[in-house]
Amino acid sequence: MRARRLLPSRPLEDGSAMLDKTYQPAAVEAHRYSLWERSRGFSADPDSGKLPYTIMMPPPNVTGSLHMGHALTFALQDVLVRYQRMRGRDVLWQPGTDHAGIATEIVVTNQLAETQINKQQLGRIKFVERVWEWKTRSGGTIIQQLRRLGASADWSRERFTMDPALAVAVRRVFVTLYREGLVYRDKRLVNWDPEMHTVISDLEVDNRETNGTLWHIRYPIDGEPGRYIVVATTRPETMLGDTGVAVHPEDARYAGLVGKFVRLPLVDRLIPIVADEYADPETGSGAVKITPAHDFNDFEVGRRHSLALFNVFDQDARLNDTVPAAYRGLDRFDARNKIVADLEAAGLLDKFEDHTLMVPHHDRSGVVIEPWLTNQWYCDARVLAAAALTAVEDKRIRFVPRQWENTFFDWMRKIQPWCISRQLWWGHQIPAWYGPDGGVFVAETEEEAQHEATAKYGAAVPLRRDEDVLDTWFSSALWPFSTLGWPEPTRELARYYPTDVLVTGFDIIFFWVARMMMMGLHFMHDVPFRTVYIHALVRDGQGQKMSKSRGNIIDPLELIDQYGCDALRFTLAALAAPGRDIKLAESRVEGYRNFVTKLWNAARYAEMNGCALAAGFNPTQCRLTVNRWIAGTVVDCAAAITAALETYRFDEAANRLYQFVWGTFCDWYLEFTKPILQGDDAAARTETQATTAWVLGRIVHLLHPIMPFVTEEVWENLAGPEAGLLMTASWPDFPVKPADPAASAEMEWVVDAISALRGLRAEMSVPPAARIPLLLKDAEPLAAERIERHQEHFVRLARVDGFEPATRVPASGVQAIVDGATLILCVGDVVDLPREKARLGKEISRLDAELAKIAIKLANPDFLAKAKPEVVEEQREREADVTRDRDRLKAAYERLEVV
RNA sequence: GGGCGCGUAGCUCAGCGGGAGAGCACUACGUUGACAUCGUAGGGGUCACUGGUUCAAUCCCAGUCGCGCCCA
Repeated sequence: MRARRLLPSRPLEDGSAMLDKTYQPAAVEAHRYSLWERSRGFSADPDSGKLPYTIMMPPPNVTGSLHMGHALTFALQDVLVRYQRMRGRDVLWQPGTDHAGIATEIVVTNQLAETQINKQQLGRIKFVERVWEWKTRSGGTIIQQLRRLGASADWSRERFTMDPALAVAVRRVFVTLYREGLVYRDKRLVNWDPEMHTVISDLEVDNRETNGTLWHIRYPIDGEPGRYIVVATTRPETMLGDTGVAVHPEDARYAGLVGKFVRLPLVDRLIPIVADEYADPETGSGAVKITPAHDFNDFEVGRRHSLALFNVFDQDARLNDTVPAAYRGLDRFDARNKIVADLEAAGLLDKFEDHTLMVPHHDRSGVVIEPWLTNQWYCDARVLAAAALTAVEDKRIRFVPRQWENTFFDWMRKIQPWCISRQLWWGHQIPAWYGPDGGVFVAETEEEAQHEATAKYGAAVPLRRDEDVLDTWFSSALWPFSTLGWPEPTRELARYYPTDVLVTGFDIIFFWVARMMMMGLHFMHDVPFRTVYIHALVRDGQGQKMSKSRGNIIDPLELIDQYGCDALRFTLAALAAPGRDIKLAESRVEGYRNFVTKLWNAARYAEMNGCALAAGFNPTQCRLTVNRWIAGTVVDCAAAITAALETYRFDEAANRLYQFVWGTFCDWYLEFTKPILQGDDAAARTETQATTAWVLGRIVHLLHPIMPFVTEEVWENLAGPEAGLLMTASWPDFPVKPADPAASAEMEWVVDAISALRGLRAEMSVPPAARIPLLLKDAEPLAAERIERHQEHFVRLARVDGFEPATRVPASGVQAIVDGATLILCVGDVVDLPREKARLGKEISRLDAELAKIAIKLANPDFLAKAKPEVVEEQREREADVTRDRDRLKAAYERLEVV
């Protein structure tokens, strides 16, 4: 390990260090991160007298690895957290992972499959041991990757949803809700994964558009030989479980049939024809078969008409023993083929046609979901949702951007019972025990359950524990308080709950955000967070969703390797405009890598010119206009960044910083001050050195939340190790504003004038190196003073060769109009007349057009009468300004006509 | 079918009632001792369309067209 090379600075002969010529992110980041972590600067400090600021990190799956979505969400959280730390808050960014029941069980089951063992052979206890082993060995990947991203979470408090302490919280919540009647067992139709043999929640169902077939089947009317009613279905195999046929009550075609029975083909069961609005007269034949035990809509129809429930599938989605012998044991898709063939043979297949339909798939396993009737544990989400709804309605919880509140309301108002049991082994096993007669005892421990059972039965009886585990989201819902020690009344709980903001994507609002609200309000009697910031989805440069199958995944770690962490973070922040997805093009990251380099080189330049922080430096005491000006712009910039971060406008903060650092500080201030730093005026030089260092210091403070690495590196070099870490430095705050409007106006004028002269030169094809004389005509006193004072800047940046007043325009002159003066560049003995006339002509017509628009407004009596006075005044001023400029240009043009 | 959002420079996007903006890309020129991962200058837009409100509309309202997402 060549440790020396990892350091960004190289030693000088005098023993001090000088910044390298280019910034090497890879060399800096690992080293810098470990210094931060060792400094304990990431840790919350409950003993500090500071105001706490808390963000619960949405725990990524323990099986996960860092993708671009993670990079975005955690980068934004880190920006907030670093900003608040600098603002003097006691920051707790609570990290951890969740146990991801199904995902993890799939991973370990697949590993087992390679050794030819299945779960059942291994047994529950050994299997769970295997999962823990796996978790210890490879479960922490994403946590390590988060460090590469610069995440400043309090790792000393890392939690896992299966930690023993969190398990206590889970059991306490389950038992409490059970005793309150908010957790109960029920037999309902569920989404069943027939391969994994577990129920999943509605939210885990991925409805995929699929090309299928709509089969039209004739169901013979009972007692009317030769008469049929045709039903249309995409799932003919479920007909074995039909217990009714529905038609629309106003469908005249079938009015006479309601109340009659059909004889179900292949099964020979009599089932009724009922009238129900669920039947859509427009779809298929208008008559629909009803299979209440295998379709959610049919379940409702069946309940309305008291139709029987006929479960025809087993847990593998094979036909069970309730169906005719010929079909028993058939897989659902094989059964479909056989049934269609048999119906056709019987002459009962009316027709079939191509049809696109939505087929439910398990979003994790990809298996086609089977609606199936089982006993499960449910949570009464409707009751719990009420408090969460009120909290948002009352603005105790605020969504940013606001529009997500609608999405939240829509879902919460039609919320269904939450199925919380899962037929898995990896997870929190449900604390419920069954007696010999099936009586259930729900308790936090087996002893307690046993105690209750003994009391009930009058004697000790053997109890059997419920084999199911809880939905992973059940434990995640407790995260904002279980991680803080609940149910113990810890000081962390008192201090850090409610948390300040939750940062996440919209796809997680229902899974997690809503459920944290329900549980937090129920058990903590307060909201879990005051603000929910919802960020966008990261897409590729073409706007496509990133996915493995599309092959358009951009790996954040690769981008970090290539461009550095700061560049990636800055890119994500700059693109994080509210309410819009992020189209991430690599060229953007490259561009912001260049920005990092720019900052680095500015710091290097400052160092080379002896710009060091001066003790007791006070920007309001600056004497030089240029320094007074830059100090004012820093203050404005800081205020803008603060405002942007306070309102979650990461994009505004990033863009404003970019503009300031590159467009103002580097492009103008550093150029303006070069002559001073190299000049003989010691006082001016000293002041400018101190100001440059001060501004650079403010810049790295303001940039630090977004670009932590390079700024920390620059800060160390600028302030020295004794100054302490930038990470824990104070956010720039300016109680006394050094803003100086006169200095700003003056320097902005100089910038405009130099820009105008540069434009002239380029347009007249003056060789870049040529120094040419500048004349000043029609100058108002202020303009003359300014150009006198800043002569050096004009010489250097516009490459003019001195200046002098003039009353006439020489033949060699071309002109530019600035506020309060006409600038004349003597470009040569012979000015290219046609070219200069064309240039002036174009400019004149542009101003004329503008003037015409203003004139129309000012000639409009309604405008004068109804517009705000200051607007009218503004237009009058514009008219005067533009007219003056136009007239001067016109005079110049006419002079050329004469020549 | 219901809901949400989006159509602004070649691309990615800010702006959102009174002067069309940024970054990238493009073009020309440039080795001035911080930086070629750079500098200077430049070209490029009936702000999707049609109506309405207003003294004034890219901005507000309605409709149309196109695109995306969520829910049925």
